[in-house]
Amino acid sequence: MRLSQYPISTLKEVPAEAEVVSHRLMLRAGMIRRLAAGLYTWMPIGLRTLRKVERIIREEMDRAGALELSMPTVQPAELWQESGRWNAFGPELLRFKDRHDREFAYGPTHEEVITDIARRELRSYRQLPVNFYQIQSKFRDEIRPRFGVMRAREFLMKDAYSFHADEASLAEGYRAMYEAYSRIFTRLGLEFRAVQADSGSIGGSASQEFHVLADSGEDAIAFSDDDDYAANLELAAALAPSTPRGPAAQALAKVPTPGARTIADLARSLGVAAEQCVKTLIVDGADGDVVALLVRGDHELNALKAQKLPGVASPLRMASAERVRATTGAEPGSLGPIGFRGRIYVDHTAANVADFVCGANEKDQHYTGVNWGRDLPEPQTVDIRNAVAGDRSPSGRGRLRIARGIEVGHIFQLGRKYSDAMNATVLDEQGRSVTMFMGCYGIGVTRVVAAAIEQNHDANGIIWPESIAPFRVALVPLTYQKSELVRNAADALYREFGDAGIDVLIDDRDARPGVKFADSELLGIPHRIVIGDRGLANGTVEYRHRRDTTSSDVALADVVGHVRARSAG
RNA sequence: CGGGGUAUAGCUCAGUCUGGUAGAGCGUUGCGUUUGGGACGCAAAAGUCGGGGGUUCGAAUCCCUCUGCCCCGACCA
Repeated sequence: MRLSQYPISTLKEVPAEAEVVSHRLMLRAGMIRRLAAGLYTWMPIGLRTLRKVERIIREEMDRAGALELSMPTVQPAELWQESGRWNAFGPELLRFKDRHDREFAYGPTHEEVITDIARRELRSYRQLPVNFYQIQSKFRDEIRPRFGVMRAREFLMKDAYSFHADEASLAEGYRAMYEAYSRIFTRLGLEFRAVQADSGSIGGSASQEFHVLADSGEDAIAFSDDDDYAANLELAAALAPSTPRGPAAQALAKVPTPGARTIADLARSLGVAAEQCVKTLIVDGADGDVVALLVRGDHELNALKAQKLPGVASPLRMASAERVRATTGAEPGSLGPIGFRGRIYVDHTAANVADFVCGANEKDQHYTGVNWGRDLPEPQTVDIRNAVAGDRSPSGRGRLRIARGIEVGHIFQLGRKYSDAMNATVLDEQGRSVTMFMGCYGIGVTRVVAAAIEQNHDANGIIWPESIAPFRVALVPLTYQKSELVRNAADALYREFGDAGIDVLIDDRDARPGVKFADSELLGIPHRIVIGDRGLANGTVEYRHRRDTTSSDVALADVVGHVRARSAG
């Protein structure tokens, strides 16, 4: 492509709306333009990368035996009513009516539509297993779209759905998708990790997320430093301490703690470590009562774990200040288990502390030297905290580390959730009608592009993985308009790369070198070749990989071979 | 949804407090000089000051209202 005929609009200044680096760079490089909150146009240069991501996904899905189809984005309400999600999905589902006053939704996902297809088309177990996929726009009316295409409302998704005669076949299909996903993200040049996950609103049993590791990620993941255990932090088990609790050494004492509202305040004013404190959180119970949840002062409550406990309301809700006052007689900030009337759950680690500090259920008063089994009954211990770095891995090997991740893929074993609700059956060998088992598998295609940038950039711009760069080679002739020597050499190289099937962009603009260098770096093109009179006098041009810090001279005749060699390495 | 912020040229912003009829840089167009890291000079085009209402001789500026956009949001007990 000739840059003189391929207008790009790179920006020196960062548009005010952009917060994260991928969003800033995508705007600056002219890849995307915003239409409205969470809605983006993909400009030509951005679309080239998006299409390359799609192509890799398509090739690997096809290789795994999945069949591509295309379903409508607009879906009738009746299907959603049948599955029960018309009411369950909430305001994320964009609903509207047609001219006949019939209700529709813009698809946020396609379980209903594909299950409808499956129940009409699939009659026999002999047609199974089968896996259908599509790459298509989805719309989710996010509460707060942000970070550009990372959390947009309209986005491109690859969604696949598999159908099986039995559970064993589902497990096998799921494994095949796991492998396909691993190949896809490897080919995309991303550093990723598959982690155990909660199945959330989609439902089902086994589920894993694929995360691109990046500090800006919205999710926290926990993984072992000694084996392949990895889980979303909300799911990662926090094990009980392996050492027994120490003996009680202090006497119980009530101390004034004026103004201390947080554990940090408390630890500071009493001169103790946060680990020596136990914090009491009062949440709504399932039966209109309240429940006390205790975790160690330096730990965080895990809502997902807590809301699964018997007697705790789901989703988890903190009790209102008025209810806290009514049940404990104290202000938030001075709550504790001593004298609390009601159900108490204590995290394993909090139950392991001797001589701890906790609220006294009296304004500005705390207890010190509290001991389980002496000042309080031995508690009912549970896992209700987030795992932290250094915890023993639930796999039994190694210690946990915590990293940030961007969820780019998610695979589920749905089981019969949708096929049951929508009566999707086939006949088995005995001629009996059996409900199909389903799996579903998604990749956020547009999010992958942003995630790739989050993971691959520097102060000058994007550094594309070779496989998804909009162009692989940038030719930068320094005086294309003035020097015939430079122009002929550049044009010859341009043809040579084209003939070799390597995407090449030639910067034939009448611009100063600095402008061309800056643009090629901002755009993140992996291989840059600078063609100038100086080198041509010796029959050479300058080669520089986007990750290099210096250039090297390469003989004109060896340029394509040199790029090929660097691509492989 | 709650809280905070913001809205002025294509982009980034100043001007608002203290009312007097709109500016800068970048970008764009033209001409000239430049040409190995976002050049320089001259000239030019470009704004319903988010919308509506009000106060006033006069409103980007003060008041009311609506809207868009951005950010933050139970771990506090």
